[in-house]
Formats: sequence, C-alpha cells, structure tokens
Amino acid sequence: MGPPMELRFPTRDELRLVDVLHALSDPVRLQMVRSLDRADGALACVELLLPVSKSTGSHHFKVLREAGVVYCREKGTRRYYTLRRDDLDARFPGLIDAVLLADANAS
Amino acid sequence: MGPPMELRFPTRDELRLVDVLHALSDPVRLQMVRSLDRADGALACVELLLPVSKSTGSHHFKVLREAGVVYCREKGTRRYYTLRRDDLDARFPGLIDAVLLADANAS
DNA sequence: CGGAATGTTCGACCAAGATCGAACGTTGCA
DNA sequence: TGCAACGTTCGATCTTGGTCGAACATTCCG
Repeated sequence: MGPPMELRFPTRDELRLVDVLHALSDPVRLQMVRSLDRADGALACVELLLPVSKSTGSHHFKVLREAGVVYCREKGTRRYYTLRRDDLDARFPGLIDAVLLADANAS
Repeated sequence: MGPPMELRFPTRDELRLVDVLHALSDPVRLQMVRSLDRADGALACVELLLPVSKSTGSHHFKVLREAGVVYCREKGTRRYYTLRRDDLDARFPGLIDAVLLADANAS
C-alpha cells in the first residue's frame, strides 16, 4: 500500500487542543470515534461502515490520525484503528469522556 | 447598529455538539472563551483585546453566539458577552470544563 | 449637532475542508 | 499468476471559513 509505517501522528505531548477539537467537530469523524470507543478492540476501516465513499473515509482517518485521536496498525491489506483514549485523557483530562458522553446523549 | 436584539442563538436544548466543538476549535475563539471565563462579569468586545481586526472579531463573536457558546447583551454602543457555562455544562456535562482546563494547561 | 466609539455587514481574497471517482500499490488466496 | 480486497493518493468540485478594509448604523457625550 502507500508509504511505510511512518504514518504521521503526534506523540502524547504533541497533542494540540485545537486540532483535537477540530478533528472531533465533524459528524462522520465523531461517528468513527464513537464506533472505535464501543469496539472491544481495534477496528479495521471496513468494519466502521462509514456513510461516505472510501476515499472520503481515508481522508477522515488521516485527520483523526494526524490530530492524534487514533492510532493505526497495518496488517496485510488492512489497517486497524484504535482510539487513543488514554493519551487524550492524559493530555486533556475529561475531554474525550465528555465528548463521548455528549455524543451518546445525542443518540 | 445592526439588526434588533434578535441575535440568533440556540436554546440549551438546541445546542449541538459538533457546532460547539467547531466553535471552540479556533485559536482566536478559544482565547475569547478563555477571557470570558476568567472575567468577573460580562465583557464588552473591546475588552477582549483580540489579535485580529474588528470585523474578524465580529465574525468570531457570531460563530460563538450561533453555536451557543456565548450570550450577548447590548448596552449603548457596546455589546457585552458572557460564556454560557451553565448551559454548556448542563447539555454536555464536563465538556467546557475540560476544554478550559486543557486550554489553561497549554498556557 | 458633530465627532468619537462601538460593532456589524459587505465584498473580496485566499485557504481549508468535505466529497467523489479513478488510479494506484500492496496483500492474500485460489 | 490473476483477481479480489483493502486503503491511499490524486485531481476536481463545491462549500466553508478566516481574514481584511471600507462602509454603515447606532449610541453617547461635549
């Protein structure tokens, strides 16, 4: 597939509030985060069943990844994503929980 | 000045997570929210000392207002803004506090 | 009344962003 | 080896958004 495993993502210390907030401020990306949060483990892209095209999905994954909201691991043709919940909470205490709660209450 | 006091803003129930997150995901608007939070009472626009032009400031106030992040009250030539902290917390428990905390820790 | 202060709107500009289909590269399996 | 599956990138499109200066409307005070 694309480039090596050197997908860009910020370390915990590099997480920027504005980037994270922006990444979360899109309905599709919020849905992605919700699905990842509810999953028992990592989810492959296809498992997320996004309501947009494959390429748009890719774009959204990139935003989430580069904002530091998710991690990605490649295995074969698949990429497995996990929510960086621990990192996010360590860096911005309570934020991701509040977002997920607010999101759940809206559903 | 502009139109009557019927500035548009959502009621507590109408607050939308994505809109609030988006409103908060800009550095200037985050600064505005920070200033309002730290103030003892309402602040007039000029008191916020924004690092952008007056018109851009107006634009930002509008975004915050329409997302439901702030209230606005007119008095004379001035408009006084307050953070809708209670509403935000009631609707999205913990969110605004987490954002403000994260913001403070970044400073 | 004139001028200053205040804040908004408008128009323009440029950038960013969400979206899509096509093309592509990689993996895995029959 | 060929094909399917997977996910990315590219280019295009359209929308949204941040920015600015100018023009404007309102308020207030000397």
